Amino acid sequence: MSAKDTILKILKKIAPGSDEVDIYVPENQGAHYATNIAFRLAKEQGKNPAAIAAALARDAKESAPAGFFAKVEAAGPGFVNFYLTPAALNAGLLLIFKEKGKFGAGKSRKDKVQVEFVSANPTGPLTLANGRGGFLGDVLGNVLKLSGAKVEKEYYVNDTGHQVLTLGRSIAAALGLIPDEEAFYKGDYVKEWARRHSALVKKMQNKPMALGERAAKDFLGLIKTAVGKKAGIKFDRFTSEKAIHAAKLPQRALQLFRKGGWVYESEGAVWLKTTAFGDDKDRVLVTSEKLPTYFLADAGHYLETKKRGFDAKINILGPDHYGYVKRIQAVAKIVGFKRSEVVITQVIRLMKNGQEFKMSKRKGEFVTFEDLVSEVGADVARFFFLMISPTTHMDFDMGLAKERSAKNPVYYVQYAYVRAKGILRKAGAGKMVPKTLALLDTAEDQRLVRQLLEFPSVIEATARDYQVHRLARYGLDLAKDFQQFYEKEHIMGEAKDIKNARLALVQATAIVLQNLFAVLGISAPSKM
RNA sequence: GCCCUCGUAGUCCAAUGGAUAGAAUGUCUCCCUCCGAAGGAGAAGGUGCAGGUUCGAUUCCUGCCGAGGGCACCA
Repeated sequence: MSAKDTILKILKKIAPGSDEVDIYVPENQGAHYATNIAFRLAKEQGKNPAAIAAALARDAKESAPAGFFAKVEAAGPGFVNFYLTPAALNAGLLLIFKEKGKFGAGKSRKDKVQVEFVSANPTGPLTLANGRGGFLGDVLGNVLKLSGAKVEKEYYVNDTGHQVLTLGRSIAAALGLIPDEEAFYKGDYVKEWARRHSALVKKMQNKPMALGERAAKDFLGLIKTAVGKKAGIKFDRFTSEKAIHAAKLPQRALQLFRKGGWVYESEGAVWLKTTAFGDDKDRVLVTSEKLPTYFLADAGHYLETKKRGFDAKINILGPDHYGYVKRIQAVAKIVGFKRSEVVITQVIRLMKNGQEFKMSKRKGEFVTFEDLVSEVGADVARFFFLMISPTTHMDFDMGLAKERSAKNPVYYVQYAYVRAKGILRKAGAGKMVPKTLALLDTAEDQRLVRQLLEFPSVIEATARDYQVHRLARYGLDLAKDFQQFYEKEHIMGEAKDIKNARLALVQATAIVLQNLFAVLGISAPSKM
């Protein structure tokens, strides 16, 4: 049982009726943990929060096991601050040594969940926004897995349909075989592909769909390389839209909708009553020309996922798909997902010399995700995106990114790890002697220990609210605490017991950092 | 017009309704005979505007200002 759990248990005993007790790590207060429960009790009982806090502090100390609290005190307008004895706090380190690579893993999720992300049309290179969603989905999947869920990371490939047809025609137009059109893809990559396959293009110019599919296959291959080999984003499955159609899943979804009474016909088209789920209008499934819409294909895709046994689906989309959220959530409900979440990542605004640079994939004017990764490296690109909340509209300057890549915070975190490993290499991994752990009693020791023990909570919170950037921030905090510890406390010259205890702490730090890197998909370098 | 997201140090970003709003970067001052200085100590610098809710608001509500995105029988 962690120290935090013990405090929780004590509070429940002395302050009954307070089910949702919040215990947090206060900033700049010196205390190890704190709670604001007195405020809630004060409201319920109509009493003064400071008086309640004082009573709680007294009772907590009395009903705690001997040697657990060093001090419990009421502070400010009604906070209760808990100071643990070094022995009580440091006992938590034993769990790190026991669990090692599994420290941080939990059981808060027991469901089978699919995370769908990127899913960009294979009609060209990936954008920065695709990359943002890519890292997010990759790490979120890792977090959920670590929290006990069965996870599948999926890329849904729109390898047929209108966009692919447009791609085929764009390629023909690139060689001047058909007149150019406004809607065509005009990037250099289209021209290049057309030139390289000119014989094939000429032969297939009357079959633009087949031509588009052929090119899409190549582009998908490039995407897979960029995402997997270069950026280290791992997908478990690439699901083909074409295969969804071939399996008649859209039709089966339609049948299901009809059976549930969610469908009606109007003006010759077939509609789904998405307004029943909060959408502002109903949506067309089959057009008056008897053509299935993309939406219906997507419904087929959701159905397919459900049929493969998933309880939950998380779909990470770009901001241009915001209007799509309500209807896809309606589908998720009808096909029977227990949980369905859509995460919208915000745009990345590209800046050049302080001026906004408008990107257009269609016009081929944009910085590709691959450019960024090869320019600054996978670790830097990852951390760059992962330390920022997905709802932030970030400004991105490639020049600045290059300049700052050398000073990227990821190096700070990795350096802490390198340093820890360096110490262990030099000293030899110390013997972990449990009874010496209580000797770690300086402010720096204690801060570092507490931070290490927060790791499982960080993972659990992230599995709950998907705020993945919390992990990157945690890495920075932990690295800082370690660097301060390193600067202030010595190891080698100390007496045997304290040396062993400090080495154990260094080793624990290395373990937690390593586990963190694994979740974030960042490398754990032994040298820099 | 309606809907969504965002507005926080010079800059780029944090902050489950909590205490003195944190890092990084940039600027300034110190610290390498000492476990790796890609480090540490310190200084200056910030919540768009106006109300409201309450013990307490960057966070919740209303209005305004500003930025981005979405509002097809397209995908």
